[in-house]
Amino acid sequence: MADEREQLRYDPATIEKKWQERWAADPRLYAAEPATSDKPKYYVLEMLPYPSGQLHMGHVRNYAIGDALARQMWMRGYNVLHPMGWDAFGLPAENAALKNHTPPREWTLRNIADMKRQFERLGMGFDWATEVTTCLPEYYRWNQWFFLRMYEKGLAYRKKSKVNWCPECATVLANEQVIDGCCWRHEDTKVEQRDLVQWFFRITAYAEELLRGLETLEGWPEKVRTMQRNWIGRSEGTEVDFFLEEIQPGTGIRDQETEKQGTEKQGTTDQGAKGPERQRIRVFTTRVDTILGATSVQLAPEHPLVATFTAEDAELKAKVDELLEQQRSAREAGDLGAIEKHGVATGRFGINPYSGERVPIWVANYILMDYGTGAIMSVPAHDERDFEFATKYGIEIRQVIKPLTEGEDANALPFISEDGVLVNSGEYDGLTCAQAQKKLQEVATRGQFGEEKVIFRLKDWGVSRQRYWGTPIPMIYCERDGVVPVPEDQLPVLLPEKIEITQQGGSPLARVPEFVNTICPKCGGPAKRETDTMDTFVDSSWYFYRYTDAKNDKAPFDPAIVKYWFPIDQYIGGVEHAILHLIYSRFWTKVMRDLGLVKNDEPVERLFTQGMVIKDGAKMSKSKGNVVSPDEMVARYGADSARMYSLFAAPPDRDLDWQEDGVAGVSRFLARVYRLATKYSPLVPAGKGPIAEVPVGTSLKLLRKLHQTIAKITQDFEGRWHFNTDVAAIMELVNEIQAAESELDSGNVPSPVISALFRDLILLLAPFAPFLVAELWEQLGEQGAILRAPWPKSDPLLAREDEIEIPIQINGKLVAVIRVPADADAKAMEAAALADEKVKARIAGKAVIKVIVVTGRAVNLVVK
RNA sequence: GCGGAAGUGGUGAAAUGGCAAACACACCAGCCUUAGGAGCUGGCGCCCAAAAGGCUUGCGGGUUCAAGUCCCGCCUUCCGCACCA
Repeated sequence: MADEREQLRYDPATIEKKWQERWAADPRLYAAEPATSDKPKYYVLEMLPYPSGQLHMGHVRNYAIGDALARQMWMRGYNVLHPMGWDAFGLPAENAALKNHTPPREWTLRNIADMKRQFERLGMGFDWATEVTTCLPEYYRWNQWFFLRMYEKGLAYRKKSKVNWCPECATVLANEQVIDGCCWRHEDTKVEQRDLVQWFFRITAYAEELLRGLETLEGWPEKVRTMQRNWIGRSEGTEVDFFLEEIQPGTGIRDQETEKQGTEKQGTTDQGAKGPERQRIRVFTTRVDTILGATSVQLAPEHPLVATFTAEDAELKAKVDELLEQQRSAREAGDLGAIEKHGVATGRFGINPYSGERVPIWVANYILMDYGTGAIMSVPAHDERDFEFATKYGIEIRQVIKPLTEGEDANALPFISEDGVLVNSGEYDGLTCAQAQKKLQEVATRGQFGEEKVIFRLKDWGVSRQRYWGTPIPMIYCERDGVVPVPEDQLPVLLPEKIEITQQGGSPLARVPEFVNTICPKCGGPAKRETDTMDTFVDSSWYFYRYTDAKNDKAPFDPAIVKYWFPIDQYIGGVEHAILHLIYSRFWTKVMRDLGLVKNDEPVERLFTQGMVIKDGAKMSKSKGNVVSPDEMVARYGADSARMYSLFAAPPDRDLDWQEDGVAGVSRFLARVYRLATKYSPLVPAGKGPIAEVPVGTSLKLLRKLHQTIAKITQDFEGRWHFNTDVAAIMELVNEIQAAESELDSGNVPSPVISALFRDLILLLAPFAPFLVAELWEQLGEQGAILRAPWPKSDPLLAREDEIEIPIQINGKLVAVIRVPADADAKAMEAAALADEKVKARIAGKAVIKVIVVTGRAVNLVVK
């Protein structure tokens, strides 16, 4: 007995080492077939990792999910593309260089080698032949190529703009990299604003399409679609010009004419046509219907008009500067929303184009220059913010909307934001808000003082980074010819390798004369290269296309191959990429489509966002000190146990609470599988083939459970993906087999049944525990890879129960459970229910008013 | 404030509107032993000494023969967005 135990002892270290070596020697094992294959294709992709040095548990979970899916699809006969690569440019490599004087390239490539070994140790089924490493010229040259294409199309352009500057990184951050006013990498470092000339991608040109496209992405989580919708931030409204009341130069005296004109024109519709020479203040509003209630105009401190007001008014300038400073510090603190409203009256007036009414012009610290027009009309009666401001500064509050709901005294309310009918609005009185909006827009358009307008919160994508470790932007600046793109045949613009990384500001490439100094491709004269590099989100915006044709040195990829594989059938990754990476990727796909490179409008058919890995109530992180190392788990319990636990502990879309005892439990389970399968595997080959006799007794019981399990798991893979319950179902099956062990030993169960049981059990486990199943599959005498074996089919006749348990309720309360034949009809079920002793006792002397029978489900007696 | 998700035993969790707590972990009792991070048997939501019985899915209503599940209102937690005009 002891010897037997020892012999059947599960030793993952030995098994996993053996198979890891074999798999490494077989590069075709996980390779996709060419695009000419006649199998149905399946492209399953997990987000590529940044090569930080070590995989963490979040990676293990992410890739365990994807690998399970890939393996199951292989077994179902699909041509599966399951690639992996490295998001290898980025700041940590430079930080590491600073810290220990390792060149970024060396540091990065070493990390990649380490992490690749970890992947292999975990048994991940990636096709390494298509590996993509974004920091290599073979890849980033195509970033440059795309940049040039986008430049030609006007989609890449240069502009001076305020940028988020992280003093710690000494670089510009994208808006998305600013979290609560701080750098995304340095949570305690406040981001500053600086002016720099930057390269931008015109993602706003696709804003409308990116938004509309979300409607088609039914395979994406609603949460992600909502986040993108909010990010794009489409807002329908009206732009309207208030005319600037002119003053006599130098006198400060108002232009009486303007005022008079305006007053006279009240209620007419053509006053805007009068003077295109008149200065205007354009405001954006979603509530043009309230414009007759506008009692001031509010400008952002940075509004260009403000500078003209302050030019001759030092006192005003000082006040505006103060407002600007308040806004800046609030922005830097990340709590713009909490800023205390301050403002200053400019002493100037605007003219309402509809009424000719004079309204004062203010500058306010809560008005943002980078949204809308940087100017608003203020309607205190119908907007909370305007109400607050007007109350504070004693500006008139004039109600122009009468709410539809009666009863409430409108005058008692601070402000009314609800829908209603216009009042105090001259000829527009009586119109509903919607009617008024339409009408007022028409009037503005006709009068050329405004128009219907859709604006977006989405900004163009600033891609310049003053960093070394990124793709050089392929542009040249010539004193004579200006901005000149690097000719395509001179690509790639290589990133120089000999460079010292320092923490000094600006772009490190600017300190490499051999790089900077070049000749102008147009005139041949001396010129300088762009020294900024590209945002690393550029790299990850199209890498998944490169996988399909990773070795192509003539083009980023062959469109014909991409056409076969795209869109990606299933993309899996963390929800933290819901906006940045996933919106840029969608943008890039649309650009490539318009360049004629791809046919698909969207890159990803189905998206799955897995939950975080939590320990002791917090996300695993170094700062929290609750990190569990995959290497350690693998060393202790084996890769199969670590992987399977990460699937078993929670459904994949939820956060997972890491408990090491749970890993040990899964390991014990696998040990039982190993023991049972090893013990009975000698019986399996002999029993291969159809089951001749009709199974009865224990055989039937086990086969029934087996086929129910096959059905459950097969169905679950179709989209529900509750792998935790799939693993639980396999555990139940194994529990039943184990409970029948003495019967198996006694020879009462025919060998074809034993054979079917163990073959299918191993096949069912194949997506979850690749090492163990490889070993057991071999033990069964099988030669080929288990991935090439077909996924088991559930036989409905075998899965079917012939007797089922039916709960009997009286007035909705459970009183008994009876057994009836599975095919019992309503009549039979009712009769059986009424025949039950407990039921009889309960209904004795009472009237059964109604009997509800749900065939195969339940019986409920309504009794009085 | 707006939007999204969630709330079930000591813990992770399960449950096409039809027996709440499957499967595990932890714990308790026992067995075995070459004493192990091993294996086996049993117990394990709450109330009641036990049985019988009753109660139980954040709170309050509702729909239904029947609600963890659907609807309405509220509370709490997490995530995203936020004076966005």
